[in-house]
Amino acid sequence: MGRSPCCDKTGIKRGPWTAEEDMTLVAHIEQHGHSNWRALPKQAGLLRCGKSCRLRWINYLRPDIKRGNFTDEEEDAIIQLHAMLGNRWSTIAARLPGRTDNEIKNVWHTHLKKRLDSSSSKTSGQAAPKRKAKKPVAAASTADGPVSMPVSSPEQPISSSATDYSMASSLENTASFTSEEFQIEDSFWSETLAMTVDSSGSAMEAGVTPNSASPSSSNDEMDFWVRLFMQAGEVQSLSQI
DNA sequence: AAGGTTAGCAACCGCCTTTGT
DNA sequence: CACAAAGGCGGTTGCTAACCT
Repeated sequence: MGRSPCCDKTGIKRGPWTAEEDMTLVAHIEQHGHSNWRALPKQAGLLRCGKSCRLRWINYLRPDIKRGNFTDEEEDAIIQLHAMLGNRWSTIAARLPGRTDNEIKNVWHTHLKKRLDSSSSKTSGQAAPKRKAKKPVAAASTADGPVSMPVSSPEQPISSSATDYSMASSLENTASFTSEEFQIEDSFWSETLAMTVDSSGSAMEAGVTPNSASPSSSNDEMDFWVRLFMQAGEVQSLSQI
């Protein structure tokens, strides 16, 4: 079938987002939602492609994004989920609340892959990171100069005035997203990890189902396969990585 | 101190899937 | 049922900052 280009690229701005663009996008979505990404930039007065707006929102501006370094638990979860699911980043992301597929993908390619490589080739020590700390999360630095974001940062969780979301009071311990109708307790990680070695699937039955975290129906299917793998005992061997 | 190299991450691209007509 | 539009996903790229020599 014919495929129209994602958008007309003439007059479309590309590259890093400015703070003004971010604020415009956030304000528009807070007011009108994002029922139609392609129409959104025009409605909001943004010179951006609808896809770009969506990506920016999903990966950066969404109020329930958890930013900052990944914890060991999160990294372990990614490794195990990747062993089960492969490069299905969105599915993996659905099991890591507050993390985006893009972020997980980046972490995988920059940290975890190396970590696995080094641990498989040689178990001595870890892949020494060349950098000491992640650079502060700032939005793009553009011709407009570095911008300070009205959005999340590890030190300053989002307290956006988004009407549909309520951020967790503490990102370290608990994340609760009322609009998403789920809560993540401290036990999430232990359950997530235990899930991979416990074929009973009790974690899911306990209400920590990813389905409640994501409306995506594809998770149903994925859960099926995860369970199937677990029951087949494949996970046990994979988890020994 | 300067230049080169590497790592990290945001953003883009193109394809596939889903939904609407 | 066929087609088109829109959404979503994974791979890749390009820029920036940190590190090394």
